Parts: sequence; C-alpha cells; structure tokens
Amino acid sequence: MKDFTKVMKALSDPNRVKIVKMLQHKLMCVCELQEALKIAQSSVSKHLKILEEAGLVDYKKDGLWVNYYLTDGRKSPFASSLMGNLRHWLEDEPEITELIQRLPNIRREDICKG
Amino acid sequence: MKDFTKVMKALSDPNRVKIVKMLQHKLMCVCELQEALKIAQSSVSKHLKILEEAGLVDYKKDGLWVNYYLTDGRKSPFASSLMGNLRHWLEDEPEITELIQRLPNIRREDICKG
DNA sequence: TTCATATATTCTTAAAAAAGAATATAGCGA
DNA sequence: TCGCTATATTCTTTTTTAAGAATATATGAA
Repeated sequence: MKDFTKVMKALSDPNRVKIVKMLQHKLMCVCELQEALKIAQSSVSKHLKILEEAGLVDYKKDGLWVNYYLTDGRKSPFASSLMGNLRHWLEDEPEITELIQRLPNIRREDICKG
Repeated sequence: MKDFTKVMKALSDPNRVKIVKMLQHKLMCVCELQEALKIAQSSVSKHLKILEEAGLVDYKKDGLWVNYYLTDGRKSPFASSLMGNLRHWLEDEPEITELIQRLPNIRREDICKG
C-alpha cells in the first residue's frame, strides 16, 4: 500500500511530472532541471529525492554533476506501469510541449561553469 | 496536467485507495464505508468528493442513502487506466484483503436505522 | 408540518508538503 | 592543502491536506 501511494504522491505534483517528462528526452543534471523549471535548486533536489524514493528515477554521479534518468520502474509494478503510460500521456499538454521544446536550448555548459 | 495530478492525488491517500478497492466488490453507502474504514462520517464524505472530482467514483441517491460506485473512468484516460490496473493491484495487501473479508458483514441494515 | 436519519458542508485544529534561503557536503583543479 | 562549484540537507515559513466536531441539508415517515 505504501509503495503504491508513494508512487501516486510522487506523480501528483506538477513539477515532478514535468521532471519525468523531460527525462524521457534526455538525461539531465540538477542545474539543467532547475533552469527548465525555474525554481530553487533546493526544491529541485527535493523533488528528485521524492521521485527516486518512489522508484521512478535514478542517478549517476559524473564528477561534480549528478545526472538523473528514468528507471524502467523495475522497483515496483506501479512505477513500471505508470512510467509506461507516461510515455504517451500528457504529450499534448501545452505546459509540457513548451517545456520540451525549450529542452535543446538548456545545456549545462551554458548554465554551469563546468 | 491538472486532470492527471488530480487522479494521482486522489489515489495517494490510503483511505481513498481502500474505498476504491471496496467499491470493486459492491456498491456502498456512506455509512457502510464509514463502518469499514472506522473514520468520521464527514471524513468519508470528503474523501468521496475528492474521488468523484477525479472521475473515479459516482453516486446514485436512493432515498436517504447515497450509493457510491466506481465509474469506468470514462472521464479521463488516466482514471480509466488506473481503475483498470487497480482491479489486480493491491489484491494481496493485508490491509486490503482484511478489509475485503470484512465486507460481507458490513450491511447498512445493521449500521443505520433505515 | 414536524421529527428522525443519512449525508454534505463548515469550522477548527493538527499534520504534511512545498517553497526558498542558508548551510553542509563532495569532487574537482591549482 | 585551499578554493571553487554542483548538489544535498537543514531551517523557516507558507500552503495544503486530513481529521473530527458541529452544523446544515435533504428525504422519508408520522
């Protein structure tokens, strides 16, 4: 039950849904997500933690950067199913399409000092 | 986006998930749900409203009683998909199975004055 | 109409969630 | 080592959510 509600709660916040939809297109570091969402860095980190604990995202460290990517949801059938559906769900949401369009212009080299 | 997060939020509360799982077995009135969940009547009503606004349940009035039942989720593809999955999801959760087992003994005639 | 009852709504309080600012941590290069 | 930078964590504050008590509404019976 807790596993299930955790996934539901993770996906009940618009910023977290946006993160998932962006990660469908590419692996991203925290500062890129921050630039895309235009919220505080600490807020991004906290959202990512909630998504991670729900089994929806994972990360790999690369030097100073932490790159987040979608999991296949192996951790739970709920996560797996939702992640599958979210491939096509919300594709036509203006809020999402605009974000995705801006994505190619959001590059860590431009945002961070490296 | 709002439609989606509304469904997710509706299903992120254990009591509301329990309501959905019970309604898979039979149509129930508010006082039966209250007896099953052992929470205040006003709380049950509020949970039902949240589920209704997410397009997951609907109701029919029958005299003093208001009978709630699951919708087919026609209102949104998110609701529809989740409701489908919830047919088999959580079937083995102790919290749920115990509730379902008690269900036959929860009858409005015993709870309400009628 | 008046009373009793099932449910909805309002009110209040307590707990949880979300935000940004400030601080801590970790990994690089000099 | 020290300093810089990307991210995580902590601290506060504000907003949301959930709960129960109290009240309002609606319907059926007398």
